[in-house]
Amino acid sequence: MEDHEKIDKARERIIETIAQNIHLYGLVPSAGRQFGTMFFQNEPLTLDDMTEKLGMSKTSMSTSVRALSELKLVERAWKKGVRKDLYKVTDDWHQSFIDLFSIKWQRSVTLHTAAIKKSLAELEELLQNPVLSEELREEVQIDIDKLKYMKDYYNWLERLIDAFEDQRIFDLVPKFENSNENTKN
Amino acid sequence: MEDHEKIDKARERIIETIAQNIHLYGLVPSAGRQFGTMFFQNEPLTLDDMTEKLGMSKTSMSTSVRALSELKLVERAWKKGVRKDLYKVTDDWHQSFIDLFSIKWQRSVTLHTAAIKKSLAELEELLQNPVLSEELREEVQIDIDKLKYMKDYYNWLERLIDAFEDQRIFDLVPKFENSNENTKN
DNA sequence: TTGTTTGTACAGTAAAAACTGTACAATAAA
DNA sequence: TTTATTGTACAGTTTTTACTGTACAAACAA
Repeated sequence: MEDHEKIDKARERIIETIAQNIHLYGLVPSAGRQFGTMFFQNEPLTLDDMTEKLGMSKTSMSTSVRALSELKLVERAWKKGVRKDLYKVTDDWHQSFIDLFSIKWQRSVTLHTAAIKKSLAELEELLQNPVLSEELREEVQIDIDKLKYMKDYYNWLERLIDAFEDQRIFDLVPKFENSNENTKN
Repeated sequence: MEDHEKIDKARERIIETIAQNIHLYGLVPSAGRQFGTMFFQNEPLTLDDMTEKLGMSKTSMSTSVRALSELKLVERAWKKGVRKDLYKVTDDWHQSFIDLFSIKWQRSVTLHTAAIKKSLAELEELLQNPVLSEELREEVQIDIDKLKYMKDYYNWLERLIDAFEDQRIFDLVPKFENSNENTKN
């Protein structure tokens, strides 16, 4: 095998692994391949570069690079004299993980918290009704307890997101093993 | 509005919110609706119960309840005299979150770690070749550095998963706010 | 101004995933 | 044993999602 083929093979293995795991980011394999391809490129790429390297339409490249950007997996880059948009892989992967975690779960927490609050208020209100049958009153109380449990859980999730966002997670799990320098970078 | 309709409305809001967020678990809305429906039921449900309540085929109920089980969101339940399989929502949601986190990411870490190890070995081997051109040697070295970066990152992710699995995450983010009793439950 | 280039909206098509109904194996009941 | 019930494999259908090609608006160049 020719030497550069060996390099390519080593890269391909990594790229395929990324492609097969990118669903964890809510993306499809081709977006993972795109990310992986950019990762092994030492220069930022244009949409046309990606079209060529991946053999896919420019429209696809445009939409998936946007998806990758929204998850902060890639970012815009600049190079003087180049008019086209340039993109490169974000270089702090720990931060990318945190961003992903935050983006994905924060929305869920917000939506759930709002829904819980509203339903809880309606049920509490229902409980005020003096002519409510004992049977229904009991059913309502059970639901209220369930919603309160959910509320506590989502409150925990919110605080968990905070612990990632403000980097406290690195106090618990330092970036490098057996390292006290977890404030670095 | 009739009283029980009010209860149903409060429940529906929560169920729909779950359905719209369950994609975070890699599941489709209907599985979320199934989960939500089970959550507000005070008795474990059979597949036939679910078929009736959700108006979907039994086959669908079977496959999605399995998906829910694999993520430990629901579990089998037993009730004497009932021959059919019974399922109920897992009651420790913090633990469910940890299980999800663990199941989803551990696989990714394992696959990536193996791929990185293999590619790294191939590239190191390539570097041994004494007649390798200076240009290629440099290219290989850059890739090796990138793979080492990935290796560190996935090592961190592995330790992060461990911190969730062995409950140390609750030291950083207690289940209840301002609580020192984070070892409880 | 007019002519190019670039990124994306949009409509249509291809591919994938969700869902259903049938058929059947496994288990329990008679 | 036979009969009934239950869960799921599998094939087919419907629905959804991914992807492509065209058309065009925005930004730049001349």
